[in-house]
Amino acid sequence: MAPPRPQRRPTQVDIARRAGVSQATVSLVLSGGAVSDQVAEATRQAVLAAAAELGYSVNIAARSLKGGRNHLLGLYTFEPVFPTDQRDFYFPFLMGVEEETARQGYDLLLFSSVSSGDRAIYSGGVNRLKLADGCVLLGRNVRREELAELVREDFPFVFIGRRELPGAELSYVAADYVTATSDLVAELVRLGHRRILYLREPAGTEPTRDREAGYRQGLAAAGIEVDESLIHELADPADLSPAFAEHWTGTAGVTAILVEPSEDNRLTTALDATSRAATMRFPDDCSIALLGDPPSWTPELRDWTRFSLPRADMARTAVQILIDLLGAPRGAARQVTLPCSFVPGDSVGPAPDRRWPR
Amino acid sequence: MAPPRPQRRPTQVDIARRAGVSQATVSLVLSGGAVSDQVAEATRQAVLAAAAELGYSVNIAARSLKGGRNHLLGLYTFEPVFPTDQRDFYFPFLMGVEEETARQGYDLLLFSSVSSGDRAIYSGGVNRLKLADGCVLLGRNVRREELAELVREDFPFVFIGRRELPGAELSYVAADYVTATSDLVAELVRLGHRRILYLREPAGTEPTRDREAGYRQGLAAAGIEVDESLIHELADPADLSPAFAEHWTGTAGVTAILVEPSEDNRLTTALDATSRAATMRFPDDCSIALLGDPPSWTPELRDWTRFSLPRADMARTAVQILIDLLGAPRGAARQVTLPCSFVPGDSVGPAPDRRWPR
DNA sequence: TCCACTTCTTAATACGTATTAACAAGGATT
DNA sequence: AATCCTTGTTAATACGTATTAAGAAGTGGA
Repeated sequence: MAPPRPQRRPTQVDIARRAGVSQATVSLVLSGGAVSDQVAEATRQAVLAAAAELGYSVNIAARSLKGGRNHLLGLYTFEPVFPTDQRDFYFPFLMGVEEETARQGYDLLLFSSVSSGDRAIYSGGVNRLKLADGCVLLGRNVRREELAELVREDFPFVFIGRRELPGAELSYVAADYVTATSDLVAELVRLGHRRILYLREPAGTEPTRDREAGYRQGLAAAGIEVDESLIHELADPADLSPAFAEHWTGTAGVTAILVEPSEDNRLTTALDATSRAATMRFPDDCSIALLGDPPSWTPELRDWTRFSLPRADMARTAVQILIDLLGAPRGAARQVTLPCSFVPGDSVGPAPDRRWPR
Repeated sequence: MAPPRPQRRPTQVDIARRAGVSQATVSLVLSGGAVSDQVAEATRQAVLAAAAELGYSVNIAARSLKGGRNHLLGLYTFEPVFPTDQRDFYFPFLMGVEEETARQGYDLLLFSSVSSGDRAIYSGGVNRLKLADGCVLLGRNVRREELAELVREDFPFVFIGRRELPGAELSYVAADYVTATSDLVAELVRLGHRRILYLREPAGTEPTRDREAGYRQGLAAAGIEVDESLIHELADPADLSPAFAEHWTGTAGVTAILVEPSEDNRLTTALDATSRAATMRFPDDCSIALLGDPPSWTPELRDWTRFSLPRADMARTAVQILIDLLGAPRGAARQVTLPCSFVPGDSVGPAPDRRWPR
């Protein structure tokens, strides 16, 4: 009858006993460090044999306890990830992070647990993120106080998306909204548009501010003075109706519209409805382009002209930076900006008055 | 000027020093075990305050070395998650796991790191999963030896999908392929089909075996004897051409085909091509149904009749079971089977000879 | 006054590994 | 014969936490 299998996994002590050496020797042989070759060949063989017989495997917890690092990276999102609404928004980021994390030989810790109704980083005054060696942050509704606290603690983290914090240097990987928007403006100008309406989100977050900067920069490059009345805050994207567009093309002489996609489907729904209406046709009566990706989870009726964020790239880069940061001196911060890609689409055309130039 | 923060992460000893108590008391307060409420309220507050000030967070390695719980659940997939190919296959599982994990107040550890080219659980003999309290497993190319080792170690895990291991009881959450396939057969019989071709995957994994069982069960329930020649192994799903279908409808009198979707897009590509061909029309000349979800990442030309796995449900249930298991005695195993849902689609119709019954 | 009892806190220890300093045993050099 | 290397091995310790048994301080009863 076979001896009852040991309840406990074999440890280096077990091997040592069996091979007639000390635990220290076993460790030297098995972890094969720099000092490993000072072990006599006969001893080494005995240890390896004993290890094989017992089916030894190192205890990862003990090892990382000794070393201080867990070989874990965290991913924290300020909003829940799982609602289907957000699925297509978060997925590329998630995949990018997981891919690069794996490539770098780390495991990924998804911080998702809900503590007392919210998803705070600091729950009970304790920083949950610290389970990981460092953390990638993601999300729109950032809680600045928590960010500030993270900085104060000098915890290594990288934000996906540009984030500013007064009095602190944050590390982030951002999309170049400024250039992308500016280029889009240049393209419209090239097509003869002069009066371009910019529909801005009311909340002045970094991405919105960047887009506005790009808008101004694009016009400036084309030598067009900014008409402040053409920068309009659109509280509810659903307001973007045919009547709304007609108002601007009529009284204000607008020939093109730039609009920021909302995080929900309100904008694309409104656009789809608008483009189905007969009174106003895109791009014939008016060109329209999106300053970013629309949430793609709704079947799209048409291929909107827009620019697209390099999400997977941003995510991968964030992980790389984070790993750099782990080895960097305290307080170091790095910022990277990646270019967006232009998606021609079918909602932009020549300005109406130039359509038949000859 | 603020004093330079210590390089080292604060430990319970640091908190103890600051709060004027012992490390043991700190542990009692922070880990909040059963004995936690015997700590005086004043002491508790002092400890919590000190912990907050120092930015304490538990050292996961130390805790799991000690044998305590980390409030971490793991998710291990036998294939990499990130290739876009698999995206729609894995996503619902991933989301379900993350949702339920969060709801239960756990964090989720994604085991993704690649060590020496493969994604082994035991890499270099190390069981990486052990950092988590328990683990949800997922994937097709299961490495049985590793599963066996996990069982031997008595590590709590739940498989998504039915898995068998000789000589061991595994915990899993499976889709009821048997009933779903049987019901599909019954539906075909109801529509007058008598000779139903079953295209089986060559590899005899559990899902395939279950589908075959359902096929036989459905026919038996209808009082139809199984013609073994109608159970055909389809090595390459791309072989499913119009000529192939015609062969069966012609010489073998087949009026309906059941086929297992492949994990890649070969099958749906072949089907799309076939349904575009003029020589053979579905469901007019022959009905066809899929025994599961096709990978949906390819734009589908039509809505295939099929059944669909309750993926998110399976994932959530797996997490629940896993948490049960954490409190259960060693060796306990639980199996749950969830029903699939029927998707009518448009590729199944009455058997040809009954189409105009009067 | 002494003892029993409750309430709170802590000393001590175990977990498994990696590392350092020390040590033993020869062999070679003075 | 004393000293100094060299080579191989080990004792001791640190890492940070959870847990248990024991101790201290206080309360109440006889």
